Amino acid sequence: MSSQVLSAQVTTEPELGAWIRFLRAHAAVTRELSARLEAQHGLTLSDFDVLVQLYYADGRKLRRVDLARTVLLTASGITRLLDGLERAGWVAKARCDSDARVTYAVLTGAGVEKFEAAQATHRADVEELFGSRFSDEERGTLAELLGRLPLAETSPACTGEGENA
Amino acid sequence: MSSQVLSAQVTTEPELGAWIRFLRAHAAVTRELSARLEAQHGLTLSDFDVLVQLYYADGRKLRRVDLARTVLLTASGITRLLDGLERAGWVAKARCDSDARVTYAVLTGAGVEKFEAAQATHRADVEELFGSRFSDEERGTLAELLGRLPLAETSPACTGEGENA
DNA sequence: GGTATATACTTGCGGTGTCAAAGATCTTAG
DNA sequence: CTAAGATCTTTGACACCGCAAGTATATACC
Repeated sequence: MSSQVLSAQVTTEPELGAWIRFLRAHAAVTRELSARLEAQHGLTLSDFDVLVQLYYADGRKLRRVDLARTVLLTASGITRLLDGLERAGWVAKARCDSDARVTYAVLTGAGVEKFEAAQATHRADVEELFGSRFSDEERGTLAELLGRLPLAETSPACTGEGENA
Repeated sequence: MSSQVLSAQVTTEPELGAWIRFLRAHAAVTRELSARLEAQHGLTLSDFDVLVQLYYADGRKLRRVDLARTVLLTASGITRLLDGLERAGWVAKARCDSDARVTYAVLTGAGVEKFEAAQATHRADVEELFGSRFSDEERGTLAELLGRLPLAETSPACTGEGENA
């Protein structure tokens, strides 16, 4: 192959350097990663993200609002995403006795299997395209630095606890 | 345990920690940033990205393929994006004498003005939401670490020179 | 020249995600 | 109780972008 590519031309601007790299890195890595996830398991990155959250959630269910907030999608985004997972039979709806407005998203048995099947290869892919580029220490640094970025401004209301029935 | 907001619940998994943070940070920052860019200048992040590249390019023009590679969009993505910029009068097409297949994207006078107008506020926004979170040194570290990620696998072909009229 | 292959660009189609608006339910104040 | 407002969810309209396929041009080899 030829030496360097034009793609390396991130040097347009000094101040935005890190930001541009951030954008490009995200575009490149997620493109490849989601292509693999789609090909191997028929899942979107967001789909997977939602499955992870549900899998590790208490009772394997979560309110849709909370899901939206942690995965950083809008409410309508979550509705449509879950639509797909529900059609596939991996997630089901559950009503909440104490509050008729809320609907839970519950991981079904099939959903658990699906996640466990997808998990391994996806984890390996992330490791290959992302993690393996860094030492453990660097990984920590990266996580710490990225963790400083604002996650969401939306009024937290900071409740945190929604008790179920 | 409710103290922290749910949004902070990135701790689902140890190994994917950095990756998840990366995803979330990107989603949150770009969402806010593109909202502002849209509100203030009617531009997309990708639009702006393209304008930057053209602005600093030699002769303020670039082949569409090259543009696609540096901005990390597919060929069709670039076509549609430039469609918009052309309709707005900020970018124009230019033919290439030496190769009839290629079309250049050229920044027009209006495009230059548009970019210079947008640049200031956008740069400030990036600084506020991204840059200001880090010291100069950290910014460098971040840029270096992110720079290790694969940008694109697509065959380079590495031509680089297309002469104009 | 003629044919095959690679490259540049466009177009149709579909998926994903946002915003704005609407519907349903809960909460609070008078 | 009732009205006002907040919260949870869904739906419609729309933007963005990738993939696959198609067209046009260029290059290489016979």
